[in-house]
Amino acid sequence: MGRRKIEIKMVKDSNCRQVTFSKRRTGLFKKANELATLCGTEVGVVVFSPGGKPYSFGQPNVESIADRFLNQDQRKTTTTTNASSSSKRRSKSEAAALEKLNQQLNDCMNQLNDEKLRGEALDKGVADAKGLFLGGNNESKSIQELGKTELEKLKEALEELRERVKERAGEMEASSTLLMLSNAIEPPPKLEDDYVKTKVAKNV
Amino acid sequence: MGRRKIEIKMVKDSNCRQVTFSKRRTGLFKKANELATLCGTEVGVVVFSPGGKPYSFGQPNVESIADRFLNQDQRKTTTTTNASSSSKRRSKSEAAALEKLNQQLNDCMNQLNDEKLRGEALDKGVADAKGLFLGGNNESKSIQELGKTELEKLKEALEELRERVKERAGEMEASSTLLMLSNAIEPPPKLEDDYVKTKVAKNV
DNA sequence: AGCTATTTATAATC
DNA sequence: TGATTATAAATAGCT
Repeated sequence: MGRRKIEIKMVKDSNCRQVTFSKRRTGLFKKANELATLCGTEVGVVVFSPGGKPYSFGQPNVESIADRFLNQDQRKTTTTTNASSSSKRRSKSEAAALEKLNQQLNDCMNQLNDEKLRGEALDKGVADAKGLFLGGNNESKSIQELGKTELEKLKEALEELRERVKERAGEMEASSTLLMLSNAIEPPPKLEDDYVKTKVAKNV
Repeated sequence: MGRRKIEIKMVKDSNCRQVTFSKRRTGLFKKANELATLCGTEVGVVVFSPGGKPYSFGQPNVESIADRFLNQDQRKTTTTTNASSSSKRRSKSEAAALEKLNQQLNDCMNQLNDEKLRGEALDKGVADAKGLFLGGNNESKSIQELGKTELEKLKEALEELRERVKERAGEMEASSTLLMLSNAIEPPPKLEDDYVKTKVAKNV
């Protein structure tokens, strides 16, 4: 998917290799995220860079997926105790929060992306408008003398901007709700301590 | 990448979901394989189908990658039992991921909020502009005959819009990066050193 | 880090 | 299911 077709062989130049790694790691994680989101499934990815640095993606998180995968056969034999079930419950709620936040962030990103695209589409119209007004500032053209095309462009740009402002209001409403939700479920690091304390207190 | 653009949202129809899962799982594994081959790195992927069936890809194999990843920060700390350290790691990682996601969502929300405020400030100027151009469409006023104030307002509005478009481009860049980071649930930089040390020590 | 010319993945369709 | 194809998305080579 580039300027040229490449063979799937080890890239020789280590510099290019690093660049390829970065680009493709990003792409791989994006694909993983899309799969998890589209199908509502758990997905985990771990890659080590050419330099040996670990990168991971996980829905809901890599560790739980690795555990689930590695411990599949052991599930039935678990003689695990209360502590386990407690931490498991907590894990579940955290996972749910993570998933929700992830979805919210996705939504937010999509909104921003839409804004960007519309903004870019507007850019030309705005530039034209500016030229019309400011450039023609000291000339004697009447509005009727301006090209129809120019006027149409400007009209569209302005209509679009108005719609955009209107839409943004609606979007913000939804987003605010999302923000409240996220704040409500926000788990301060404190929780970790509390959890540990409880665990100790119960001597589990 | 299909006949139509789709939203990255859970596919409702379970039949379609299964189809999408199969296709995209294939694609994901192919990408993972290409990354591993092109860069000569270790890559592991685990996905659970909507039905809960596990699928995995691994170079050289999933288990070794999972172990390598899971054992990284375990080594430096203690020789504690598996269950305890495992669940503790998970909690920490999840808490960190939550915090990061929350921060990102906040940033995203703030961006949208800024957009909204600027958009509203612009609204009057735009409305004026619209009136100027479209309302005066079939009259014979020249630009020179328009009030200076009106022109100034319009100029400001347009300048502001342009800036806004420019800024949005920058903001989106940052946001995209943040999103990818959240997806990656970035491993702590610390790990790099520890990993290297361990590698050297063990002569692996 | 951006930018496109291309290649590749895939959504809809059959 | 599996194959086809029109499109959307990823990315290789450059700057």
